[in-house]
Amino acid sequence: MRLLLVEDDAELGRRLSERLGAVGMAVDWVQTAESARDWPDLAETAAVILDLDLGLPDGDGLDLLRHWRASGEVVPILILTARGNWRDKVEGLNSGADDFLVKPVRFEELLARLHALWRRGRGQAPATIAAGNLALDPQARTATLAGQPLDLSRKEFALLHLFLRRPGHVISQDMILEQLYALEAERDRNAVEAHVSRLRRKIGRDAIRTVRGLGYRLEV
Amino acid sequence: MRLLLVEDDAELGRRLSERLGAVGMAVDWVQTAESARDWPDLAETAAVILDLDLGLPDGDGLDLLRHWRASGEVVPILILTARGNWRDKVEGLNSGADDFLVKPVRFEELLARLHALWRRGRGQAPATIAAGNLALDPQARTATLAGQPLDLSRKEFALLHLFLRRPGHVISQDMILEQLYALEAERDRNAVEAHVSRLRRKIGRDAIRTVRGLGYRLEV
DNA sequence: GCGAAGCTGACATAAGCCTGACAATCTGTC
DNA sequence: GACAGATTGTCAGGCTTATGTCAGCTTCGC
Repeated sequence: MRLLLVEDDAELGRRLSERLGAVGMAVDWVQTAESARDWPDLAETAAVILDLDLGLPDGDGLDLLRHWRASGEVVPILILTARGNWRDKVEGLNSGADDFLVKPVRFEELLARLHALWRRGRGQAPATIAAGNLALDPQARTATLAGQPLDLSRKEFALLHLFLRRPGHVISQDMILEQLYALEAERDRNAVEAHVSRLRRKIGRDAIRTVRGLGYRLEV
Repeated sequence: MRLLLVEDDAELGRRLSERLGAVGMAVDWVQTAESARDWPDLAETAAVILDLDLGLPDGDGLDLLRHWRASGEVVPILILTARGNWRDKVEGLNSGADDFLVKPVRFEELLARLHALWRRGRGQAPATIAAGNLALDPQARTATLAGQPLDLSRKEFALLHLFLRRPGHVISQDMILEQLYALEAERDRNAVEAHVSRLRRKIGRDAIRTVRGLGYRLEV
């Protein structure tokens, strides 16, 4: 279970990473909204812990949250707020947060909530997501086609992961760009086409259906 | 949005049902664990609000929660606990609750959390519009005829969407032009006729009835 | 049976997409 | 740190598809 922790408070950040690490979680810890916004591996992140009380010049936690949701990011997000700051909580939940916790954080509760989020994301199911004859395990970073292991590059894996989270749904090229590249310099849409092409070569030409002018869809 | 409220406290139950009802939700309120356990319409319930402090002879809230989850019930469940009863929260989340709220309940927060739960749940149960043997899911951008997936171009999809929003109503050519072309330069009405023709080929000639001089109507 | 309205097959065209090839970049290994 | 191999971005040319237009036909109401 890989987490992104967005926490500006050095003391709290260190303590949380340590304890989460101790129970076997992989924690990426960033201390600014900017580095969080540009975080490249959200597709491989099981959940985000986001401190709303970020006192930073480059945008606060709520902005970050809205940005992610606006760009179609579906990773579960748990927000932290100071006690009594209930307006922020409501605002946060309305902006797409999945859960919140009031500081001071009680570690057992944080753990329980993370597990709940994670189970929910997986639909109570085991750690793999599957559709049709495709299956993917984000934790193990493995994927199979009809039981046979697939050899996928990082981008291909991220792309397949993205598709598998919404099988049957149209995923736009812009969404793919956002997901694969965060906010890095602009990328050509042709790059997306190239990746789709390469992925198709591996999972079957017809597995990914083109929807002209809109994007792609994983056929189930 | 239809809710099941499991609350033994008459005062709190009444207040919550009233306020939830006032914002347009359909609330079913039960006061015992037994009637909740036997509740027949969970499949049509958008979320359950469950008071964990049920002081009843026939089982407490946690038992109920575990019972539902054990029997595969997936409805989102939000639990209520007394302040400071954090052991129950952890227990509840570990038993499959999706969220919790500490009493006293702040109504705006409850609303926000319900909406968050609902949005989340929608990811799995897509909102489709249907009429007759036609169905369409705007989110997934899919459409089916008698269960069979339809292969529609962008304009055809938009057209069918337009019809399905007002089945049985006459849609004028001007209305279609407006919808399909937004602010672009004006288009020939013949373009509309061509699109209708193409759509008819795919969903059946008789599905769309021509109303001379007025427009078209989707037959249901 | 006449005219207007609507239908539809055929076609042109352009937008959108695909993919092989290559260069740049990254990654891991010795 | 240098190298090999894998990965990824870019380009170009070719291919497919969507869609507007036209022309001739059908249908409808009177």
